[in-house]
Amino acid sequence: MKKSIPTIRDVAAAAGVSTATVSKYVNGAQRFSPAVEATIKQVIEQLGYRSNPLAQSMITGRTKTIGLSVLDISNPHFTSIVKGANRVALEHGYTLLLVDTDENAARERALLEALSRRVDGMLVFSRMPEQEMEWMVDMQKPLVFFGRLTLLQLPCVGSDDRRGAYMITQHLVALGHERIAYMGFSRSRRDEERMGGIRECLASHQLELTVYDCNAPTAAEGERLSSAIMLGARHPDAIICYNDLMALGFMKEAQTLGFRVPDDISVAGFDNIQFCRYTSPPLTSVDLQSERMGVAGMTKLLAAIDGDSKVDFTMVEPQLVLRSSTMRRKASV
Amino acid sequence: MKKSIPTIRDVAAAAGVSTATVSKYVNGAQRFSPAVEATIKQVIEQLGYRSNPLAQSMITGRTKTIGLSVLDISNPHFTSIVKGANRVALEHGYTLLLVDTDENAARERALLEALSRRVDGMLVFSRMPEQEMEWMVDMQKPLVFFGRLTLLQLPCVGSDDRRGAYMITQHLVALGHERIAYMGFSRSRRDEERMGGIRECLASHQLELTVYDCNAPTAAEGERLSSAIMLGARHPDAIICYNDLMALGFMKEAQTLGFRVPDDISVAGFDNIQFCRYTSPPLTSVDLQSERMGVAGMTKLLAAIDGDSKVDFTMVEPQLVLRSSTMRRKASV
DNA sequence: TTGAAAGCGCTAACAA
DNA sequence: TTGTTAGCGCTTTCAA
Repeated sequence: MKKSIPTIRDVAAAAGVSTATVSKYVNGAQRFSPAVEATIKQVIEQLGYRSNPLAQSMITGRTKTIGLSVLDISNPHFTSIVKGANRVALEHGYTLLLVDTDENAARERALLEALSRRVDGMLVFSRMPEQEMEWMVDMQKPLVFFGRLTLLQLPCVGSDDRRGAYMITQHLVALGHERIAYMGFSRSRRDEERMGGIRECLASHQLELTVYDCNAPTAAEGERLSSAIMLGARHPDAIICYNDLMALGFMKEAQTLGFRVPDDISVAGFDNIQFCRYTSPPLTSVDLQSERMGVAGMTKLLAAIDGDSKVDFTMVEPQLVLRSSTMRRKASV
Repeated sequence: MKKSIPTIRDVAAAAGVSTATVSKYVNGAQRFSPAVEATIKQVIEQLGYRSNPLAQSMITGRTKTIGLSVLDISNPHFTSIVKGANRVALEHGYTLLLVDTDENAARERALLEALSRRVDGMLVFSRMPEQEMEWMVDMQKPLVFFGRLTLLQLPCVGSDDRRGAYMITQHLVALGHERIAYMGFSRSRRDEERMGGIRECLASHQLELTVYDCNAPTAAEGERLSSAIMLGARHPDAIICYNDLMALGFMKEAQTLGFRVPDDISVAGFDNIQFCRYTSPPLTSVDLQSERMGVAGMTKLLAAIDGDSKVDFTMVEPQLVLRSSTMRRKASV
């Protein structure tokens, strides 16, 4: 026989007080006479009473839940963000409602709009063009966006992708590379910034950039493009990939094709996922501080929920992590 | 000026019908005269009305949310499970409430008990000893446990770890290995099964097993133990690690120490995370079908929520994935 | 086919 | 210090 879950009324009745008293006691909103507190405490324990968070939420309008929407949880970059965000949330008594949009733009809006009614605020990643995102502002919920927005009035958290890209490019140029390629992912809004940073740096050195484009930011795509890039007339002597996953795939396939990394080609990625350390050679990467971004995003969101909302951009500085997938070129010819 | 969110009453008033009518219409619970349906539809659109899921949940007792508790979301094994579970959930209109217990047993119970009130069912991983888990049965919520339980009456989903372990061991023995080591993680309940499978196989070949134990199932731990294992008097000629992360760490450090994999030592792990493919050499692994486990778990849970609960164990068959981190030994002296 | 009314479990004025 | 009361937004009998 399933014993039904005790309500606040059961407690009030058993303790001989009103539900209001129990409510205030449970929420620590007020002190009562020792006698009353003692009996309530005892009855609660005996009945195993726990307040119903749904009923609570309906009245207070607070759910103690944060919606977090990512593009693909199996990408370690997002995983780290979730990790960071989750830690902060937990510390403040919040739980994450996770949405993995799976790079599926069609469902995104419906998913997020539904989500918005069940949470106190949301953290979102999206590949939607900014013009199509106005509804995000209209949802009457605090929202922090990961990335950089120009049109929309939304608080954002992001990394300085352009700067990171400039840094890695500068590094490659300094090492003596002259034929640099970029394996991008043009569907991402960050792709532009990264490519911009690379271009800017190369321009200042009078160098050209060859660009390839992926259909998805995955290792499989990196592998797929590898042969086309390496088996052309004159392959690049360095390649920067949109992310580490792509770099991993590219590097593996290039090696399979018989090229040596970094001797034949230097390879670098973005994100500095933990697996960069475990390839041979280990992968040079621009650390975008994923976990820190998650922390920053959640911190900002919680602040907004508590009332001090700033519609600004929080920048997390990238850091270049050099490993042996990039190396100095001999002076050519 | 923030326009306040329209309620069912606003719709009813504007459409000149009762709230009951609107409710039934919205939920498709009943048909009404075309005239009424048309006006309601129009008013809803005009007001932008969406029903409040919290209020709805409070009455119906259904939240359309599933709680999923994992030990560490940054472990790709769990990520894959989340991925699989999420896909099924989404298809059925459910969203995931994620809890990352972060290998932190202390908070676990409180976290899960709180969670249980906000969801329709839960999927849980835990390292708790089974005797301390009775409260899970008492939470009046459908729950599916990942792993194999012997005492508790709880539906479970898991892989045949013992069998997987036997398979990889058999493979290593067939390749001619004689000094096999196991880098385990004794705090996991699956460790025992894996070690059991290894032992069983080795025993049938009159071979011994050397066991090392990690403090955490991470790459860092694999790295840490590597030197102690490899720099002893006579290092093993093959090592099976509790999971791929540990194997990755072990392999990298062993290589740093100057050992060749697989020439000096064969290495294998469990989980077959995607990164097994991108190391050098690629890592042999027992594929525990993480994503499929997530799918199976969620499917089972949804069935339980819909009433047909079976307290049984759903087994997902493991599959050995051979890569070049394991290789044949020359006939030894 | 439609509506009135009684809650779901809880909180928050306001009274006492 | 404690209780009364009126809802939150919705669903669900039951009656019309």
